[in-house]
Amino acid sequence: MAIGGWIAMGTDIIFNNIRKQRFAKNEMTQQELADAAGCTRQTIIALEAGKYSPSLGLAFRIARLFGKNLEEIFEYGE
Amino acid sequence: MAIGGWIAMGTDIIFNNIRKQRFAKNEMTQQELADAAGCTRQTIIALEAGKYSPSLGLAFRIARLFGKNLEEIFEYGE
DNA sequence: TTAGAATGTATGAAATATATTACATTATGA
DNA sequence: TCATAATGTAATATATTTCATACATTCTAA
Repeated sequence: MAIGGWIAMGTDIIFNNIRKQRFAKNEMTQQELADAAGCTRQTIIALEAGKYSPSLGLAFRIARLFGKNLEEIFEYGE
Repeated sequence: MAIGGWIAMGTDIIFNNIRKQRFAKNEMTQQELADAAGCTRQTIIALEAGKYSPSLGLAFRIARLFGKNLEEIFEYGE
């Protein structure tokens, strides 16, 4: 169940502000972000929509790309 | 390709010090850690052995359990 | 020294993440 | 307004993570 970036995966509740960062960062396009992160646009769409949470590797790549720590992009609830 | 906790997943290189933390933390057993983290002992074994890197949710649960930030347990190379 | 606990290894199934492709909708600039 | 870029949605295929189970090995306490 996903509501505005927050996503409940099993018992986990993980939030990401990828979309926000994407606009803060040069109004980067989904495709550009996907290319830079080494994944497809579909994956970015799914992550922004909170369809699922990324693998640890992809999470790190996205965070690094924005020049942030992983926990600045992905927040864990409880 | 995994060498002592370091694991190369595709282009990613991710290290974890789960085993070290497990001993620092009450000499916790693999089974106890698995129960506390909500996964199976097989998963803990695989993570300690560097067979693959965990999902973001499991990574957060393990880190929280040790009272650490995710990046204190999982390190991203490059 | 021996029983039980902790750990290691292996295999296959299930669940989840990601890729691929295609097409629909919305925004935007000329 | 119209062409194009950006975004959304959907379906299927592939890859990766996790579970489940079983059995082997090593360590440790009695």
